[in-house]
Amino acid sequence: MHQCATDQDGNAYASGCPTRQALDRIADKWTVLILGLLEGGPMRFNRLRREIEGISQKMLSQTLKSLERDGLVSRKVFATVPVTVEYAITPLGATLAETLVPLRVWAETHIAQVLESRAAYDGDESDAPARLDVA
Amino acid sequence: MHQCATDQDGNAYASGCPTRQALDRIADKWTVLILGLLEGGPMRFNRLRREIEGISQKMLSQTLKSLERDGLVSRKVFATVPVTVEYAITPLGATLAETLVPLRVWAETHIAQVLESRAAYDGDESDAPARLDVA
DNA sequence: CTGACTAGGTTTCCGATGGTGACTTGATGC
DNA sequence: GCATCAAGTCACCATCGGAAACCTAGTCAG
Repeated sequence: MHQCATDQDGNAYASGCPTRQALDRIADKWTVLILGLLEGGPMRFNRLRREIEGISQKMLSQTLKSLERDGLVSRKVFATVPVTVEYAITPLGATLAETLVPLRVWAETHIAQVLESRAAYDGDESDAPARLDVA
Repeated sequence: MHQCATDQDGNAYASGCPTRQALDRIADKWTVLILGLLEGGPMRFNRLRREIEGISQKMLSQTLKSLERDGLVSRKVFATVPVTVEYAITPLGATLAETLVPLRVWAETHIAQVLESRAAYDGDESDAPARLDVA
């Protein structure tokens, strides 16, 4: 489906594959949300913290650090009275953020179906074994 | 940027927001890879295990179970000699898998830049403090 | 001078998550 | 009788993520 440069056996699902590395990079609870926010313009630490309900300081700081390391966001320190730090999305980060938009759209439009399916699955459990043999 | 039906304060980043739930659902190392494989047709347990280098039996079984629960993949048991189980993507799952394609494309085309940035960041550390004051 | 407050973190502790490898079940070939 | 295969489960351990306390530096109120 998608070839990897480092593929020896033609398998794009090799653990060392760059695609896998990139996927692992963004496959966490917070990266997508942070990039989504920064898409709308630069933001400061505590502002991000307030916007993203439920994130801990540790995870915000940690995630921002790794995003900076990977060149997806930039960090600017202003020597104001209490020091001010501003985070902004980089051009590279912006290209990623764009690809995540369909994902958010999908989430918005299909979550109902997922929740429905989940409820049905949990409700059945004993009386209607949906996962039955076929022969 | 994207409104939530359950939003009290207009903040799409509320922790109870359906978008957040959906995002959390797919934000793990394996979901995207499994859906990507099943997009190409149904597959059996051990086949998936072999294709996805590095996944443990436990995580494959666990992830498939939660994908089935959410109606994104279906599970069919054939009462063959050693019992055979086939997993296939559902129409709903297919709509999600489609939105993930740009993500894989991004990974393939931009991973080099990310790796480069990461190397630069790690290399500097002491002698070139890129994260400096501005005024 | 002391204490409090601010922004932006870091540290510590603890429970949840994920990986490893052994074990299971039921039929089949050697 | 013994090993094998498919599709898991289980027990054990290491790491991850969250909560809350602490830190630093500067400034202000009393």
